[in-house]
Amino acid sequence: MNMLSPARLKAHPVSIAPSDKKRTLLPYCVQAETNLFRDGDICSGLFEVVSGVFRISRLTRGGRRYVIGFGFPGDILGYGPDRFHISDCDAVSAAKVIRHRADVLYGDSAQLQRHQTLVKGALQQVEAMQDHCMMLGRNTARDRIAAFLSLFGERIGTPLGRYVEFDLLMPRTDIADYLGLSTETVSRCLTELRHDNLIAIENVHHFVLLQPQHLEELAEGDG
Amino acid sequence: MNMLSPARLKAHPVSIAPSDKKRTLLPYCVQAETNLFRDGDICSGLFEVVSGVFRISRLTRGGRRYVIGFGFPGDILGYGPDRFHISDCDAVSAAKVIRHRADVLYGDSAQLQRHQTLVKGALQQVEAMQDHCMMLGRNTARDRIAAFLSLFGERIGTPLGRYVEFDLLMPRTDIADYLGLSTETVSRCLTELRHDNLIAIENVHHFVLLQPQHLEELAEGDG
DNA sequence: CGTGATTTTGAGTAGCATCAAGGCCTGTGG
DNA sequence: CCACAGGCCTTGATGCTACTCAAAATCACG
Repeated sequence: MNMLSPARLKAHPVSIAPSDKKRTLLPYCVQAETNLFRDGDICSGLFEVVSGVFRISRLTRGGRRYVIGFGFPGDILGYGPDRFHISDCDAVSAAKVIRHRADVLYGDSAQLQRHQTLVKGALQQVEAMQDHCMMLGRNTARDRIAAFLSLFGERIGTPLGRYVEFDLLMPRTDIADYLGLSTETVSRCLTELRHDNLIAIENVHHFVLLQPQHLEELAEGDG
Repeated sequence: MNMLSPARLKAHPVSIAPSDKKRTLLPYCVQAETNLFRDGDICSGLFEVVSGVFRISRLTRGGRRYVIGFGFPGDILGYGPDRFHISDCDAVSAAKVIRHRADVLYGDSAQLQRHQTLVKGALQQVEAMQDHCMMLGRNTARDRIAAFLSLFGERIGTPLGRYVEFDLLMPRTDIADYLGLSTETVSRCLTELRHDNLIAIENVHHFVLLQPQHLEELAEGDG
């Protein structure tokens, strides 16, 4: 499932020029679908998300895609085990990022302590991945969708009375590839949650969490 | 499933004294089932595995256990997003570890560059978690078992002609909790692989990989 | 040798993937 | 402005995988 279709590949209009010498710490804009880095690229920088949402994915040898995670404002993306990236990263929507030099992680730079933030980002990512694995290991499709919606509610949602709302500017395929489900199951679970009055969906991409707390509980899986 | 039974809790005979002031970089021994750290503990150190195997796990609120990963010789364990551990870690068998001071990750210590190794360990862990997630997301039970066996073959196996053998000193529950399967399914897949002459099992805990390469291929899942 | 834990095997079932249409939004051209 | 085409999303029917419940077999230990 989810083999790479030509349609899927239309994506990358602009790749960020990695030769940007000045180590600007000013945020700069990227448009939707921009590719921040790809699997195999030299890791020339880490990216701190200022606004927007990024999708981090990897491909299996068979061409199957897996969405490892998402990058939200405040997150730092681009950690690889060595000097090379091991995943692809592109913007789900228009976004702003700050580029940090990565060699503080790998090199001998004496200014490492100035960049404690970057190390911390790596540790946070470890935690995020652990959470993700726990979810994949044991939860039902419904619980996973609830977890996904809770995540986005927390990270990019805006309060609306006791509700939370947000725009999800990505196809259902991304959700499926992130949760390890098929798009059909994603769709089915969403309508199920809608019928249970836990969420409302307008325009296919605009979500309202009607009972955020209840969703959180579902996301826990058991407990 | 896998609720904590009293039997499960017999485990922790000795907890490592975290007040060991001298920052010895000499390896020291721990016996089987020793607890290196627990969820919520202050992160006083990182542990470099010299020999043996460690199990890193987390509990859900409902008391369900999830095995996040394993620590093999060469691995560095104990990364948390902040100054506290977020997982439990205990020795599967007797083992040796080196303790590293963790404050180089969190504090302002100027000697951070001396400890580039530790940062690198965190990045490797990110990669390991990504691999694990990909496996959990998309593979069948059989493929997961193959991946598990391949992992242990690579990390603690000894060559035996064209075979690879190793002792797996952990209950089936650990495998199940790591792969997101039930113990019954683990058992079934193992006998299936045995009947297909991909592995041989003696004494329940001694494994021989008869076709390591074939197992690797299965582990890839697709592709 | 007996007891309790772990592992294996079996039968039945629930949940999700797969295959296959059908509906909805978007953009394009007449 | 309307008709049409191509994605994307949703819904339906079916089958398979792995979980659950249950019991037998093996192992560990006293």
